[in-house]
Amino acid sequence: MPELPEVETVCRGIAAHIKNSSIKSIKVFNPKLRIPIPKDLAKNLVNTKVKQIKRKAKYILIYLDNQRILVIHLGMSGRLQIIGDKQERIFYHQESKHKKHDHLLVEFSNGTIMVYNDTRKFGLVTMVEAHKLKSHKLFKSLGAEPLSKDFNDEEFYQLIKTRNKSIKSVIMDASIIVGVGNIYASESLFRAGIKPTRLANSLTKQEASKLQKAIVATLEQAIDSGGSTLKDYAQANGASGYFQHKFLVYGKAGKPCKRCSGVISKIIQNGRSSFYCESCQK
DNA sequence: AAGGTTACCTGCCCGC
DNA sequence: TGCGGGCAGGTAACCT
Repeated sequence: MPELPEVETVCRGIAAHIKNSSIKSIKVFNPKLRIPIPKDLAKNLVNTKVKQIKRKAKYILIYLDNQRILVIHLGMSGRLQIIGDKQERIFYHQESKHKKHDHLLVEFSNGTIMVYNDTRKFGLVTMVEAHKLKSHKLFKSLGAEPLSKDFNDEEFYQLIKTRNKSIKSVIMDASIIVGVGNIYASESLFRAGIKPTRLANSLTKQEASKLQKAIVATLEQAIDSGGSTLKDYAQANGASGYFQHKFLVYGKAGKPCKRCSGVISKIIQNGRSSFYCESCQK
């Protein structure tokens, strides 16, 4: 589910509740995620204090004061919910009352409860030593961060200009550029006026520049809207995002293009749906 | 090495 | 009403 804007929104949402608070207890109900939750997670993290929360690609990084990082990925259907309300907390202390697919519960010294729920189990919760983060298998081959200060059109052009595959699959490739998933790929390509089937190495420098700016603008606007809620995704406080109301092409097959009033097309690329306008995108 | 395909898992929606 | 197929915000193990 969650692409960069949704993960960023969740990070901001949990930070307000858990930053500078200590982990009081950790309960694992089902460790069987994409990477199994480590058995010694509680042993290593209970009584440590949350120093800061960062996003890296689509990963949530919770930095603790013992040089370890709690790493969370939401996969397609993961949710990280903050239970701040007193009544709800009491409810959540009863295991029989947990929701289906709640896999992990973290309780903090300030009373906050954080629950990880993931229907499809494509996500993960693990622990990494801070000094090993960059060399860790999950992080060592990640590409450019589109919202970093030094990411620009020239760098983007260099990254894509030799790739002999569709531009859509290139911008969704986390070893090239991180954070762009199936929704924001289609939305960014529409804004840039580039057809998703174009080979990346066929883009001119001008087209690459336009696409780079479209990606950044789309992601930033989605963050401003609290992300996109289709089905599973919710902010940490349980609220829906509302960027889905601003989609220009995603999920709009057969509907009129907002720019030219032509009909939005849907095709399958690399097993994923792509949405675009035949006449606006070249 | 780069690019394409398949699998992982659960739930929902659609057509027969 | 029931069942099978297809599809869903991601990633990575395979294959060529």
